[in-house]
Amino acid sequence: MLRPSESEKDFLASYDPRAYAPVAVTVDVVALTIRDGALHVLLVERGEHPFAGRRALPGGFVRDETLDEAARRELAEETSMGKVHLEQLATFGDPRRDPRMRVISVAYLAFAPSLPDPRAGGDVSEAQWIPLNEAVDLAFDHDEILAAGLERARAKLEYTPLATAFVGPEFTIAELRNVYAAVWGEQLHPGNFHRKVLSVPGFVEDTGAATEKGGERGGPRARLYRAGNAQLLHPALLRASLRGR
Amino acid sequence: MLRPSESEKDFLASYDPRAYAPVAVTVDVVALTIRDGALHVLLVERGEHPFAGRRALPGGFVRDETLDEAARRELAEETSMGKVHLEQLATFGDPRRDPRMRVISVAYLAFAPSLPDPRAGGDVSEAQWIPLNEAVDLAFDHDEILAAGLERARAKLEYTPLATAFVGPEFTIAELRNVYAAVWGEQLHPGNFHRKVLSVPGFVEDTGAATEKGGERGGPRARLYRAGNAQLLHPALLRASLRGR
DNA sequence: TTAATAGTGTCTTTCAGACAATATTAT
DNA sequence: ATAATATTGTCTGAAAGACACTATTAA
Repeated sequence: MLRPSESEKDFLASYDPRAYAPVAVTVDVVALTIRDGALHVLLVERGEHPFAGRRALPGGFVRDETLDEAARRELAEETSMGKVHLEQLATFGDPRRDPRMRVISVAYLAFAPSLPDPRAGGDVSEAQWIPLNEAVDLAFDHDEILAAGLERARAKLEYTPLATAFVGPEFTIAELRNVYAAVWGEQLHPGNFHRKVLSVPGFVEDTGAATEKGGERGGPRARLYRAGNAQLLHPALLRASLRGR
Repeated sequence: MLRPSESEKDFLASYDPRAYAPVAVTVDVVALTIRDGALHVLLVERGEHPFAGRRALPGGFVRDETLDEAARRELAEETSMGKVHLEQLATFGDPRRDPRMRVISVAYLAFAPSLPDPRAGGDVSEAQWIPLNEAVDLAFDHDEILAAGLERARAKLEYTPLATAFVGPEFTIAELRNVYAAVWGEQLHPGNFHRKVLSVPGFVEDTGAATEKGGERGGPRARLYRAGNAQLLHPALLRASLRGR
């Protein structure tokens, strides 16, 4: 916009980054999925100092790219997930969160339908889906980042159609209910949930089709739905556990 | 945790930050208040390149401090606000958002009660409270950051007691209603709003006192309340403008 | 006196949740 | 047949919003 001037040159010189304490910026991804009815998070095992041998969230340094692109790239490097919902979570920048140097980490949250293991082989350095109750004592401040991601996921299920990101393109109401049950850690009333989901405009669309077979232990075949076009759920689905304050 | 070893030394050397393209990290603060019934944002006028003469959000480089501390320091440098609600908003890191170099900006959101101008004098380089409709064409990507802050503020009024951060320690229900009206840009029904606020547990506490005088154009003296201890409002106050999708 | 505002009462509609009933399918 | 599940129906209580009413105060 402005032509370079003498004062501008001086000014740019004063912004020599070497004059500042060096800072690095990373992205770390909290990738969640549901396997066997339980919430899992994608973790890698660190082979390097610091925290060698400890599990950590997948992540890495930001290159010449946007932050969103960096998060998507890091996720793609660890596992091949198809269509993934990805959103920025929060940024963690305590001066001592990384013992090597000042590292600012921009955390992302990702949701994906259940998929086979990233690598069926036993290479321990690859990323793995870990059940939530085993995802403790992570490297750096990743316990805190994971907790923030979980809280965000739980809250967003209430007022957005995010649950549809955990299931395939076509799904039954029961599958959707199991997403809520797994993420919230509560049982939901099947009848009321069913009616509620269908009553929220734009949450799901009827495909007209139904499952080929009934449930494993009996029951009729269920209708199949696809995600609707709503961005917000009105009225929202509220957690029973929060109703009483 | 781990003792330095030969391999660790090698490893640390490989993390020499000079091996990476230099990155700077800043905080920018979207500070909101309500003056004369209208929402205002704190802006500074840039005296330096780039965007010299354009208005911008107050902010600056992160020093040896946490991100929260950096945001609070930048805010204190521009204006003396008493107790301020401050929360992280989002991080903006497009590679070309600053023409000088790669700058990652961690944006914060601040809410404060109405206060006199930061500097009554006419020093144009000081920060000023600007009405929202005049806060356009800001430097860098600050239009986008401001928009994100507004959307966050509007959403959080619904399900948190954030509105109490815009008023003094003691306030009337009408003052609280004016906060909602200013931030949401809609009129609220006085009677229903009154009953609703008092019915949400922990939103406000009765002080037992009342205003000294009635309103400017008449009316009884109003009871005074203080903020309650609720962190979340249940049930929430929902925007009428969103009810119909 | 008149107008404006604080605070309360009432009614209707919507919605969440408890519970029940029916239909369909695996075993 | 029996059990499990999908889907729908019904009822109750909570809550939102429209509207009206009373009391209090400034001008």
